[in-house]
Amino acid sequence: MSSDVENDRIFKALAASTRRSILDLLKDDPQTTGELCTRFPALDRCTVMQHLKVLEEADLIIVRREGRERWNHLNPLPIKHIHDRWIGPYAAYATEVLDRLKTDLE
Amino acid sequence: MSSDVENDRIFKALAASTRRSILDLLKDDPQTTGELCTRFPALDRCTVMQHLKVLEEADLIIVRREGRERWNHLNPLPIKHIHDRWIGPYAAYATEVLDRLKTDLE
DNA sequence: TTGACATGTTATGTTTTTATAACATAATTG
DNA sequence: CAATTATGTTATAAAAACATAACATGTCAA
Repeated sequence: MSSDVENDRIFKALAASTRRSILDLLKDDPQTTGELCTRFPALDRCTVMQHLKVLEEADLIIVRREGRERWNHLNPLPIKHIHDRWIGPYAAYATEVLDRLKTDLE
Repeated sequence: MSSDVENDRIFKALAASTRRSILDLLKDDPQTTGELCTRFPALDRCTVMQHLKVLEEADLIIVRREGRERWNHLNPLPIKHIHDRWIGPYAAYATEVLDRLKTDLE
């Protein structure tokens, strides 16, 4: 499925909260690099771009260039594979039930 | 569901390949700390224990003490929540189909 | 074609993480 | 109870990641 090196890139990419926020912003709609930068006023533009590069190298975002713009899309597949690695087809149902039970109790 | 701080602990915990391997070993059966140490002959015992501490603080493993032994169990819930964060109920099906398609093509 | 806009590259200081060593406690077993 | 086994704590050097600055390229529109 994914090599160890690829996997390492994915998890290291997810380890920074800024990068997770970027993925949140991309969850529903793709965004240009510039748009994303305005969403993080506290961060330097270069910092956001460095994060985007890490996400792209991890294949967590897919990039399309259009003229001078760059559109960033979320790629959900690596995230699904995280789930599948530790929660097999059988455990998936049990985990789902456990989750609901726990949420209902809270 | 999970606070930002908790989330950060979870993703940082998953960022190290040794810790992911530990979770792999715990996927099917719980193991004592000592057993886990023998599975990583290249690593110092202290290193493995430090990793276990990080995993426990992230709630990715649940610990039960029995006498002088310590049994480490995998907790799948935080991993399920990673999936749910970026792959909503609707996208889940589409992602599943996309994954099968891609796997079949390879 | 020139100025403005959107994006990209390289280098660097600061902070975290990783791996280890040295030391310490606590529960079994002979 | 003494030796052994299993686990836990604190401190530290080396490696990696995060944020930034300075510099550079490519595209569009007047």
